[in-house]
Amino acid sequence: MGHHSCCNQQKVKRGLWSPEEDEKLIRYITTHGYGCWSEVPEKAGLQRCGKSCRLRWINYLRPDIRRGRFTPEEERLIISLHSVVGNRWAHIASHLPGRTDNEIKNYWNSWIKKKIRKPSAPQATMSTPSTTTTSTELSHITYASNQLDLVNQELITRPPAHETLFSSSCPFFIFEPTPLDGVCDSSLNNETWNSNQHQVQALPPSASFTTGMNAHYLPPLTENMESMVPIDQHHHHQVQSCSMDDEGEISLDCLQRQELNEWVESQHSSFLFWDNVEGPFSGEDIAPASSNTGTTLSSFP
DNA sequence: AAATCTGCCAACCGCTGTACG
DNA sequence: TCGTACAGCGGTTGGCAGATT
Repeated sequence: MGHHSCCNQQKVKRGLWSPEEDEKLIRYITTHGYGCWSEVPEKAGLQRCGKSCRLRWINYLRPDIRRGRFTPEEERLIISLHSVVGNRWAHIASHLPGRTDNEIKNYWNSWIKKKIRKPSAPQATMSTPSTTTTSTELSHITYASNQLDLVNQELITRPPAHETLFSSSCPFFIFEPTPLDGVCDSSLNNETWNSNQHQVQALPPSASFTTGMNAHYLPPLTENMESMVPIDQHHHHQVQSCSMDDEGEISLDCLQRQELNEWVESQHSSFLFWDNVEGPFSGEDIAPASSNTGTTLSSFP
């Protein structure tokens, strides 16, 4: 068992927080702010360890906390992000304002348990992403989860561009520098987003090329890489419109984004868009489709 | 109505990374 | 360079409440 170093004080209370304790902590934090959590219990008059205070504040008491059931949009975002980053709850939570990693973790664990209980979910393998896989959410998630380890490994170890792709039932977007316009540093880690069933792969803002991007589109349920279709076959102007400056910022105007979204939507009844971005934007600004507000996805470390 | 089961979720535990002396 | 303190993170636990038997 063993106590955490911060909890060696005698008479440290554990377990559920009482309303009185909450009140003490809120009063202290709102008047003094939080600097050193280890000092908080004593100064706030609480028989708790600093760690417990911190957790209570972060997960429950802070004013911007959002409670209640997850919306379908939040749920979709969680599923999408989890299929890419796995159990990195804090990272997932950073894309859901007001939600905590703990809450998302709890939600996922109870949710996934429920889904796993469903019988006869086929276990798709990496090498043979079956086109006969059922269309249930579970099969999709199971498949995505199976992908995860390999995906994470590949993102770290393999060179960018086409080689990093994995077979997917999701459509892909890949942005890459054109050979003519710049040099792609093959040591770069590509970054992958999964937003509302779209896998989005983009070079990070630090990419060492100057101008010009090719956008490729990988349709869902691809059997192999050959099925990747350059997006310019459909929307030539979109390729022309993409550019990246010396700072690694990609330029793409709103009209073209809108057209691209419409095209994707027409193809797959779902869409991708870049939201809250005016003028130049970086890889950090690629956002999932979610209502009108748009949650900005930041890059993964 | 009582006992048991089940799921949820707040809180804890232990580990890692970082800052600092 | 090492040790310590601390924040942050993900895994796990335990208690509660509702559902089921």
